[in-house]
Amino acid sequence: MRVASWNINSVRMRIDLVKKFIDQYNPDILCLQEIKVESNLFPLSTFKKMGFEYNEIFGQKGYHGVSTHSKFPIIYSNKNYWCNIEESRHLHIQLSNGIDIHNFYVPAGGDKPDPQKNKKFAQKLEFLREMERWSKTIDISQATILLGDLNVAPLQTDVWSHKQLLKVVSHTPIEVDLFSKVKNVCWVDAIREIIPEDEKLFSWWSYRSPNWEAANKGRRLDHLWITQPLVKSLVDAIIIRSIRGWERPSDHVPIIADFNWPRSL
Amino acid sequence: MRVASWNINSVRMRIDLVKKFIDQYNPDILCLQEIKVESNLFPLSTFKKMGFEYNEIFGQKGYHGVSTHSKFPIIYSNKNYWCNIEESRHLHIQLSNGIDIHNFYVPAGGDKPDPQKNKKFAQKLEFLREMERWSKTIDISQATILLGDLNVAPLQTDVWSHKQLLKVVSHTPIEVDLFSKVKNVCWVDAIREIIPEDEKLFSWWSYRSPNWEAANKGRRLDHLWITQPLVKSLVDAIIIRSIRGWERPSDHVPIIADFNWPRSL
DNA sequence: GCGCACACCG
DNA sequence: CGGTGTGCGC
Repeated sequence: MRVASWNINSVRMRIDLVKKFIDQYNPDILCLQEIKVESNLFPLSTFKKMGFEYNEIFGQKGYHGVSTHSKFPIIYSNKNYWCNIEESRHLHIQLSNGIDIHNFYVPAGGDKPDPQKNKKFAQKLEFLREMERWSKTIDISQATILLGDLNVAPLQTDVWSHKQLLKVVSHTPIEVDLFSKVKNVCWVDAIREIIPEDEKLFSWWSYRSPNWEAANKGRRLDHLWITQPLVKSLVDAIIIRSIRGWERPSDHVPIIADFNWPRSL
Repeated sequence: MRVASWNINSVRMRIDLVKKFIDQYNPDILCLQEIKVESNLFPLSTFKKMGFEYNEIFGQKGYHGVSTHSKFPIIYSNKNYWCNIEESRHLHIQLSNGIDIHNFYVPAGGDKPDPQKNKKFAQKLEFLREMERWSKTIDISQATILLGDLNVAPLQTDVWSHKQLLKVVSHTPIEVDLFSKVKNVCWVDAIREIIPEDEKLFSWWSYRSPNWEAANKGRRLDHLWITQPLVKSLVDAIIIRSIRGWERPSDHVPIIADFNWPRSL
């Protein structure tokens, strides 16, 4: 079973890139973030034509929005608001093969890493605290995936320069600390299970950096976490860097994990 | 000598269509209207690469704007404001072969054809009155071309339905009357010299009409007028209707006139 | 830099 | 419908 996550930065602008990605990488489950569209304007037919019979859309006008597309039956889904803010950032689905998938788009947090002066940063910290409390309710004997654009690059090797990003939102100690607390509740970082922690690894390169490839000032903001029951099934994990070089790309690239998991239980 | 006029509706959005047009129709002089760009952001290099060594840009931020591009030397140019309004609507150039070319973008005139209630319509009428007075200053022994988007369809055969457009701005009697007064000062309608007046002829089809080709609810808003010394040199005149069917087209198509005129005098 | 929103124009 | 501008978010 191949699971992919991609912050697509407008699913309508990039529907052809989505098609190309599906053609080339053939995921069974595709989770998108920042679809930037209302649910009823989502280009659903494209996904149906590409073999995704089961689709859950948690859209929103203009901003945020997440969607999960599956070739396997989805037997349950749930859309949640976080921090009492009506933004579409979390979509939970359960597959008929017994796996739960939580698709997240964590708030970016604005520019200044100061929760007093910057309300967006305060919201991000509160979101992470809520994720920690929520993780404690997760059944650790259940096969569960938490994935998406979590907007935090936790390791020194998850950013192009640890030193230069210590005061930059996404890599500040307070965020990284809260992020670790969430993860340590019950999650295993599937990407870093496969790719050693000492290897530089990014999933996002700013649009504002013109020479993204040569400069390589990236960050690993996209993650795929799993509970213990899935760890022994994890076969591979990759980040498709080359997609950042496609025509009119998203600033994020897809991340993929492969599992050896029975189709039905 | 081939002279073309085209309301391009943003020269930046449609620079590839401009290239394609030049490749296929090879004008010596190309006059554009509604370039919708400041002079210093105009994509000049494209024109230089395509063989237009002489270029005059009368740009404006966001709206209006006209430009004239020539393979023959431009020995004089002048940018004029009309009705004391600072909008870029008239660019005069003189070629080394002795021909004057006045590139015009006449105000569209808004929705309601009522100069009391609609200031834009009042401006359009005043613009036409000013054009009449100005035409009287034209030396009728001089080879001069007046062309552009004049935003009036004068003849019954210049609109898809004379009756249904009598109260629609561009074909109201008051506009048509003022328009005729301008023309009758000294101008000959080169297009109608070649294409009989009883033949329906359009240069514009609204974006709002989805089936533009089948419905064919067009209007002839673009014109090319000449003074007497050029009439005997006029060889041909065409309106390139097919260009309305190109990818992401302008709502106007180019008009072209061919002259048998010596390159230098 | 590059999406979105909205308002204005034709 | 499809350009422009502006402001906003990431």
